[in-house]
Amino acid sequence: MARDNSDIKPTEAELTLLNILWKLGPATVRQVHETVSETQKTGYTTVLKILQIMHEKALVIRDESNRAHVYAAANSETFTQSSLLKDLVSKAFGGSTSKLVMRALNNSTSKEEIADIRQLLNELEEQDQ
Amino acid sequence: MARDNSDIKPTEAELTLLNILWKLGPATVRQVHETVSETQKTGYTTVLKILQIMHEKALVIRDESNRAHVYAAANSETFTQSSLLKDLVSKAFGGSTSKLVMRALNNSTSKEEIADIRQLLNELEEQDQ
DNA sequence: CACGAGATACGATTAAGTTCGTAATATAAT
DNA sequence: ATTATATTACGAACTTAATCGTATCTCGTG
Repeated sequence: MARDNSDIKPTEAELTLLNILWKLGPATVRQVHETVSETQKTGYTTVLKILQIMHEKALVIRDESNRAHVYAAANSETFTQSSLLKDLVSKAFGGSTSKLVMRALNNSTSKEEIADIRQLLNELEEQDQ
Repeated sequence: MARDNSDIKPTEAELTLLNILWKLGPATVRQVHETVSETQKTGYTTVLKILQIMHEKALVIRDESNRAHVYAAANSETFTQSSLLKDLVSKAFGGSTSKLVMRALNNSTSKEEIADIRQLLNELEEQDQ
């Protein structure tokens, strides 16, 4: 079962950097390292190495036209979130998205969030028809 | 930041065995191996070893009173699902459960599932008051 | 043109996860 | 009791992930 470029699951460290790239947009290693350093202490070359590996895996794209390469996430945040959810649904919820949703709702949700979700349900049901 | 017995995240192979234990209830290595073999080919001692490691991590409990030890999941399926969801929410959804829920709903949900979820929302809102 | 700052590339190390072969042990059968 | 069988225990091999030190390269500035 070969995996195309889209279904590679980022590791934990990779996901950390992806979150930064989604926030910053295309960025140099230095920028990413500065941002990651706000919350954890990680060496510059560690960030560089992980970005290089992510490039090999096609998790990021890289603009090499300048001396300081510019990295950007290859897939959107939305797409990656969906991939991670599909993975979790299949591995821990027997393939049932609604089971996952219900478990998540039971965990913690404020009134406002419930309202937002109900709104989304309405929209989904309309589209469905 | 020490981690008590409850916040250990099972690995992929461990989660596979946990799913089996939740389905079977307390079971011997042989039983677990037979079940896992229905869908993948894995050596008996591999299953044994993973269960032993899970025992060290307190992911399973073990009854050694008989020669063939009997293993059982240490935490309920529900509890583990919640843990995994919290982990994903914090790592890929900026801590927002409702964002995760909405992303999941956009992925795939049938009419019946939408109805079930709406029902749950009603119950949650009532409890809240 | 030489030098130094800042960048990438490379390789080593450590830890965790996965797999399985072999040894040791305990139980059941002859 | 001896043998066969089923089980656990142990440890080696291989892989992936994460981290970082050092080497190398590039380019602007004196």
